[in-house]
Amino acid sequence: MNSVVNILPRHFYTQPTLQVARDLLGARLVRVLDGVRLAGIIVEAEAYIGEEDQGCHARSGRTRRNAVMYGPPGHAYVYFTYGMHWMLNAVTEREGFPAAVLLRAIVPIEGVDVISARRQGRDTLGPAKITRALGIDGAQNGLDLCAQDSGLWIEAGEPVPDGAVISGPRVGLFTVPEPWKSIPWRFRTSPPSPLLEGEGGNKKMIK
DNA sequence: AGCACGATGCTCT
DNA sequence: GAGCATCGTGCTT
Repeated sequence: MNSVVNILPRHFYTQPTLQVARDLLGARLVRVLDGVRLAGIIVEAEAYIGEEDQGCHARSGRTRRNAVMYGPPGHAYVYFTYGMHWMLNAVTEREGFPAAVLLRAIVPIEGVDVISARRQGRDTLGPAKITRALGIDGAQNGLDLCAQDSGLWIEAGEPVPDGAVISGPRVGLFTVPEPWKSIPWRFRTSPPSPLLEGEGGNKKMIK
């Protein structure tokens, strides 16, 4: 099995951000760390779309922090928040239009021992938990997710049927005005998803 | 099982 | 100087 052919291509990320966010469910986030391949199935993601979106970092226009979102699609937008957490996004849509998908949760499937150790046995359901588990920080900001040499990319996985997708409001937008605060741009796989079978027998795969 | 809160530092006004 | 696209702990039901 040649992993190269499975890397999601640039044109995947040029699609509307909502479609990218939804279709990233079931895809495989891959990180090569110290020569070891770590991977997890994406089970939760959120869309942030343009300067109009008052929940999006681009709501006040381009700044040094959010510049990558204005760049070409298929790149990693990694930013720091809450004094200690790194967040990983995939930039979407055309160059010049600021939009991205925040990756919020994965279920580990490769390098599970390493991931578990990096998480001290805790789960990987949460945006900062992903970056901690996979060794992602500001050094990866701007990386090309369509290139293999970046050590960070996303591969096609088992598609998740519509019946297994739940949508709802994005998380943590406390001071964001409506309709942005409640607009259902968060997507996750529903707990009974066949994707999650056989993974350690955990009772609760989604918080 | 569900809050409440402290940690901790970068970014932008 | 305020505000974070959060997490883990600890305390309360």
